Amino acid sequence: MGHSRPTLADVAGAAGVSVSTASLAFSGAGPIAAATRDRVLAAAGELGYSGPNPLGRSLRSGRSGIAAVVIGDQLRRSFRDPVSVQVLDGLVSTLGQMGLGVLLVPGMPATEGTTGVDPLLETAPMDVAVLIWGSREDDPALLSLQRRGVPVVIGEGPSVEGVPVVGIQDRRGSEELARHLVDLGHERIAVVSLPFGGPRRCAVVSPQRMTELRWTPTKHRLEGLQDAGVVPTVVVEAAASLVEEGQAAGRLLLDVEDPPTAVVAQSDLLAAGVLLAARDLGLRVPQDVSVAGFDGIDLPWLAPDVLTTVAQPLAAKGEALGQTVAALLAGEQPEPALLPVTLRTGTTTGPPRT
Amino acid sequence: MGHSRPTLADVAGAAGVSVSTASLAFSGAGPIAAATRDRVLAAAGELGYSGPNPLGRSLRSGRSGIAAVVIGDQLRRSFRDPVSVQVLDGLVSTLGQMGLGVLLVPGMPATEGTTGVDPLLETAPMDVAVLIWGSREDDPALLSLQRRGVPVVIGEGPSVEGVPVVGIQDRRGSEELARHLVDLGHERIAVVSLPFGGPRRCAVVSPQRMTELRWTPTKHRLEGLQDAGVVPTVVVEAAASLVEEGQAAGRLLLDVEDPPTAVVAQSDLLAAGVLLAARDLGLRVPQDVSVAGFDGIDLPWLAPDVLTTVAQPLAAKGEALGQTVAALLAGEQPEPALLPVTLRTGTTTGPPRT
DNA sequence: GTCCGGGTTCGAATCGTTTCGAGGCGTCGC
DNA sequence: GCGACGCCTCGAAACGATTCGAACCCGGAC
Repeated sequence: MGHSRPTLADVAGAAGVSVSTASLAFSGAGPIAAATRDRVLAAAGELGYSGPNPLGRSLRSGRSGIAAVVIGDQLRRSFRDPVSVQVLDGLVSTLGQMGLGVLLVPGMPATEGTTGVDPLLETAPMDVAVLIWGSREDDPALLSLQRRGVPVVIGEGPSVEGVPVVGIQDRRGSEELARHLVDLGHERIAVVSLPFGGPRRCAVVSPQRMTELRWTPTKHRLEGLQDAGVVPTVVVEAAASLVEEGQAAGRLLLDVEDPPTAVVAQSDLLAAGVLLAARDLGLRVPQDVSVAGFDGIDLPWLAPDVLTTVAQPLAAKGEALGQTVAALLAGEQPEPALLPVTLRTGTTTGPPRT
Repeated sequence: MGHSRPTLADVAGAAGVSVSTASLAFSGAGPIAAATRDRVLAAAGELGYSGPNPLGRSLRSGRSGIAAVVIGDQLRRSFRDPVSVQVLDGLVSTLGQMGLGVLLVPGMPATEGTTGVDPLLETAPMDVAVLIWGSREDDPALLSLQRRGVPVVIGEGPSVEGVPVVGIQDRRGSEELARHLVDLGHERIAVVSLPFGGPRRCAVVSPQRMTELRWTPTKHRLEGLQDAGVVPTVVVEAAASLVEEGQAAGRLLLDVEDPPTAVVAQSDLLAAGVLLAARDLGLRVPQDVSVAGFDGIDLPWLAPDVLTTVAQPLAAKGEALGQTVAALLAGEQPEPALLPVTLRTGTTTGPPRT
């Protein structure tokens, strides 16, 4: 008894047809008599043949049916953030409908201290790659992919020559939010920002550090404030978009002599942390301090408070990324997409105490 | 000018060696003079050749370097649960170190109403598959994979002939927790359970429904209570392991004439929801009602409360799954693993009101 | 001088499928 | 009755790499 799994040739032999005909029976690409197809399929069933081997098919067609999704520096961190997760969800569904599988690839090598990129990025089969969240111009992952000739789509990154980008109106949303606060009468507004890129830390941003800002969403959201004429009294950089980080940053900002009357956090998770910090310090929201976020995710445990935030269409972003991937694979040169955001005022912002 | 990317043959030609020698230069499998290797590598650099095409390599070696991870019915739901995420994180790192990439595959077809499994499961290249969370005996995904001859590892599932399982001591942990409550003096204990399998709903479990329990973790955690001699006054089945669900279930349980003195939730997220429900109803925890969870995840926003829970080693579970995958690929027949859990008493359980 | 052997390199076969052009057979039209 | 046209089927050539055994070259030993 032969042991390796049956191949198309075995099936063809059993059905008494040629290999090419058997192939046709499975792929359906080409004319084939119904009787013949049935015979082949029957033979396949008998032999326990479960469809063409994807490896052989890939080699021949040059396509693997795999889209790599490059996630930030740590899976753990990316996935604790509902924002990434919802985008990924939209992306997986959209690509799934196109028959593309999603391969998770860490953006950095698993072993600490190594320089370069994760070996998977260099060796895994992929038809296209998506840098889902916050690439930079000199991203080693991006360079590696370009060297391999893999088409790339960037989510929320800088525009790079020839690489389509899908983003949201970070800047305009941030501006609207700032206007909302200004209209309420706030003058002393502090910011808890997303990471700047480079080494992660939770600390007040110095002018020196401000020049090292490399991460696009962070940058755009800060610029939006400027557009509304707001100059933050302080900016605290969070090490990651997590509740704990927001809480630490909130303490830094609020546990001082003359605290700001409003805190703008660059993500809802950070804002939630700021709310907790305010609660710990005995500050009422929004009477003593207003707090606003960004993203528009569900935070059921915040009730009865409702966070004022800028909602972005997360699932739609995943879909847009998927569409861009499709266009790229079809050989088109997709336009950059910029998805709309909406200001959603809740109960956590109000006029400052006079 | 030829446009398609250079192949190993091109590189070999440019370096003046045979294809087989060039292959050696890259794979390092076999003796090769340092000078020759350098010459090949130099030629490769000049031609912009970025390493052997994974498709060709896969076909020849019969291995794709891909492990499929089959996630529950919806990505969104799986990933909103920190439990899945942390396990996945451990799994991705462990597999990454072995050079295996993780392909995300939905457990059910993307398009509603279709029967069967996601086409990716049948056509994507994979050396092994991991059913990460809660498969059942008659899981169509499992059957499909077995038909393809793909080795499978199950996380938290039923034991199936010839399929290695990695689980935790659900039953013993649950029993310990129950004893803790009994020792405190509780007699009226209610349960908020994980889904039973089949149609999802948030409702009180009838005796009829109890016979339809298909999902292993749910089952084991209920059995653990029995082991401690606890017969729940009511069991409410949640539609998913989410805070909202726990909150709804909590209302169902606590907003009644004669509420239980303790609520055991089968996950921390559910327990958090129960806490919120208790708060909404003006019940003090643990004075009026004790609440316990399962999993041991971080819930920073619960502070100053600390949830009493059964902690399971989530990252270790991911690693154990990875090790099992490795063993399977090495041709071994891995033993089922059962990871230890620890009762962690917090501030949310105490003696019942007398 | 011949033989032997260690260290490299080469040729050819192979992995399983798709695709393309050629050919066979039956039928329809004139 | 003959030619042409369709519909199917087939054979052979890729796709890009790995691998195995054979061939090779050179120095050292007898």
